[in-house]
Amino acid sequence: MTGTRWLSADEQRAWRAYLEATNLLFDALDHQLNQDAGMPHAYYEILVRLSESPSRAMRMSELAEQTRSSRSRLSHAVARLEERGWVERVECPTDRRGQVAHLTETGFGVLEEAAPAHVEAVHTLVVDRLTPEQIAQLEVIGQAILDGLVPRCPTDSPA
Amino acid sequence: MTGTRWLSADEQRAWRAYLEATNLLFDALDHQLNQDAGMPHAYYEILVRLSESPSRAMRMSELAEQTRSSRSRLSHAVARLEERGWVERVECPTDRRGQVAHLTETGFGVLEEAAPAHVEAVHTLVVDRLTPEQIAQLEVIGQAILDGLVPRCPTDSPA
DNA sequence: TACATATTATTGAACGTTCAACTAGTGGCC
DNA sequence: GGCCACTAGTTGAACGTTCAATAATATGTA
Repeated sequence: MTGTRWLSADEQRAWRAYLEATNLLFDALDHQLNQDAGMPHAYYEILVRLSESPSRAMRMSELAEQTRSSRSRLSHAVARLEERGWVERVECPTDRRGQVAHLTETGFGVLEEAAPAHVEAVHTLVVDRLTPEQIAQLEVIGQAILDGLVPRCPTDSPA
Repeated sequence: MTGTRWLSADEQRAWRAYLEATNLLFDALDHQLNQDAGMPHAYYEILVRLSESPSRAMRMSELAEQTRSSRSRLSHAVARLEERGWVERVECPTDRRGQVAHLTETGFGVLEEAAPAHVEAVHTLVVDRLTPEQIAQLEVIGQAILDGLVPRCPTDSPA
């Protein structure tokens, strides 16, 4: 089995730069959110998705898909968010197996308070450091990688 | 302070594509490594760094820096790796506070077995999906973000 | 109807990371 | 020497995620 396709020098440099930068960046953002809002980034994303729904509510399965997280993870996360009073779970009227996660007024307030500092962090750590061309490139690259990972959803809301 | 700098539509699309793609990608790579080699990506990186050192050994602090991980995290990780017999810790001869992590023969063998599948995954999920230009762009972008995160002066803490 | 199968969501244990102490050794300084 | 600040590394508790197992309901099919 001599057929391993190793990375070229260029590829390895790029891969490591991407890996390192992203690890540090995500750590920094997680840290910022934890300090300023007392929640990890994954929880922030849950609140964001809920807030963007017209009813500020969503089926657990739908929410799991949108946040690209496993059902188990979402269950645990929503349980924590419910303890804090930021989210409520109610039974789904059309499917008795289902649950609907609903962003509370408190939860919405927390998100409104957390958002500015977080967006500012994304700005200074990412947007401000790249040219508009590089930002466009990042989107294309991200989409290309995404296409290799997500088995082609027909109506994927771009958000 | 009234003026939150929100993201433009372009910026938001790019940021979300990058975020989603990276989250899914890292999950996929972690999963692959766990399945095939029984270790998370962070442990793989520790083994890689050690293997690249001429003596296959490194001071804990140096290893923490290279893997961009906290000392605590590295301590825990190396403790687990030691339990498996992949790494050994020996006292540092020049500094009695210090410890030197040393990759064992077993650990090197595990890495040699794990590497091909992992590199292949990086290839199919990233390299194969991007043009050479995009790979070059990714390196430049990664470096730009990295430069904003890695403090150049030791006494530099950008809250 | 009855049955098998698929889907929805949760649970608890195991694992890795974070955070805040903490121990122990180093180095500078008077 | 004695003191003080700094550095190296570890520890345990708390937290979030993963994994496998589970209960409850829905759906398709004979």
